[in-house]
Amino acid sequence: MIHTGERVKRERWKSNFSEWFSGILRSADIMETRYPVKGLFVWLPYGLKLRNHVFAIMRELLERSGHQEVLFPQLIPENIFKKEAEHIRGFEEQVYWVTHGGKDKLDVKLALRPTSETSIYPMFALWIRSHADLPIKIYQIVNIFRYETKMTKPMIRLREVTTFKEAHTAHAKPEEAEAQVREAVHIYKRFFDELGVPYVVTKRPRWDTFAGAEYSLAFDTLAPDGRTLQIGTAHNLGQNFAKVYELKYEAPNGKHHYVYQACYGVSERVIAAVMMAHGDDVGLCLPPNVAPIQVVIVPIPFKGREVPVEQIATAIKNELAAAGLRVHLDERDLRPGNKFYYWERRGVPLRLEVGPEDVKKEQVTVVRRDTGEKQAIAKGALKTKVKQLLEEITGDIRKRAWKSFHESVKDASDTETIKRVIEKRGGIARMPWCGGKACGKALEEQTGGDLLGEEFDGKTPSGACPICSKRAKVSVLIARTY
RNA sequence: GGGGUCGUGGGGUAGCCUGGUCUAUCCUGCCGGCUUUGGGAGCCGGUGACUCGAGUUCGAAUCUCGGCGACCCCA
Repeated sequence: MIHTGERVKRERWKSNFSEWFSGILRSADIMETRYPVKGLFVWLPYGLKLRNHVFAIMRELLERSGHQEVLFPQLIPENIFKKEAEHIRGFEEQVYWVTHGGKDKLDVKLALRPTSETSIYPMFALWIRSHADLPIKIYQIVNIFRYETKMTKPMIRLREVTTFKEAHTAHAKPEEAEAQVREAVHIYKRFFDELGVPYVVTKRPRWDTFAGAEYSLAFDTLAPDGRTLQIGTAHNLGQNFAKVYELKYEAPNGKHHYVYQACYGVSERVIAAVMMAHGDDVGLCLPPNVAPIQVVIVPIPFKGREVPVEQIATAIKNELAAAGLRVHLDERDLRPGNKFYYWERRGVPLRLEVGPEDVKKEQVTVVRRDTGEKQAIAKGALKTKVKQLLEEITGDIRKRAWKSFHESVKDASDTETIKRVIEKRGGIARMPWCGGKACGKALEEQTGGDLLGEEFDGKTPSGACPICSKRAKVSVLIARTY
């Protein structure tokens, strides 16, 4: 219980994550999950605010690094969509098609974009003339459709991903595309760090590379149930799409060359990652920078003394709002204890209580959502202290999330150990690997896990591949995945 | 891809096997009133449901088939 000043337990959060997650979506007013079409869900006002704050951080990071926002149509004509053969092989099972306009059958079917390479790159062909047009760095935040046949889950496996940030770039030189992938990784690290969401970066094995890419890097975080969740990807596309969509530029010497490309994406899965990273059995604990409400004020009125309490609460609200904080005064006619649980479920990082005792002593009682710690603060110091506490919470929940993440990544040198690591409530196993596909597949089969890929910028391991016993080339990460 | 379980007010459920006073139980939520307010108070009143379609039957929440949806296991 929070009122004892102790941290809230994380038993249900861990042992029954699925139930915890769907329960909290409703009880914290994040999403309505009863929309009558499989895999489609409704963002509620509070959840949407959270989503918007999260993606505002992404926008800021992209704009600061020279990306420009665009907005492309959602429909892609079949003939253009199907140009890149490998890309299509990767997606055709998952595409929704628009086949009719009213009662008329369309001459050319229209795909509801499952991702936007094939709608964006034909336009690149029109825009790219000379080397001076390069690089192009654009992004959009849009919905995409994928016909998922497996079990769907809000935010995690959707038929309509409502929130998909995809960036697409074109460059003159291969090393520029390579550098762009690195920049994407850098941006995503900053992004997830801002949210306190821990991650590993891996280079996906060749058989799990994005359809049409040279190679794919991916960010994975860990759900409380020990399974990994892919929360970001960055692909080096080389010239694969450039050759299909005729993306050529004229070099200073008058020669024409295909461009080199990168693309990288993050979806609303990141919201699930934020929720799970900092949640507990009571509910959410949102990072202050994305919390729709950063500070909630709960007045504690006593009969006959309501007036001063309410006046002071309102004054505090105005003071904090003027200081740029998202603050809410809960004036509902409910008992305080009820309100405490209500706002804790919704993850509001700081709660202020103003009661008769506080009025008498010219103080405010402040309670941290993450630790339950309760303290009295002199009214004069409130603004400064609140800001300071919010920063402390940001840092502390990030550290705490990383700590539990690190505890879940374990070294292994044989398949039995891997199995133990990734089994129930497990985590991620780190393994030496020869890099061969046959061994990779065998590892997956023998352990029941999925190969995330080789650690990006990881050290060369000293051990041997557990399957073929050859000297390992890379460290590979294995886990059960979402 | 294969197999299984399930669907009752806003949420969680009882009832179903053995069809009939089911006018559908309880908890919670929500609305109104009284009262209370430093960790989910209490009392009174109110609101609100058998997933959809077809079938069997005198009669279906209950039995059969199908759709839609949810969840679980295996590959």
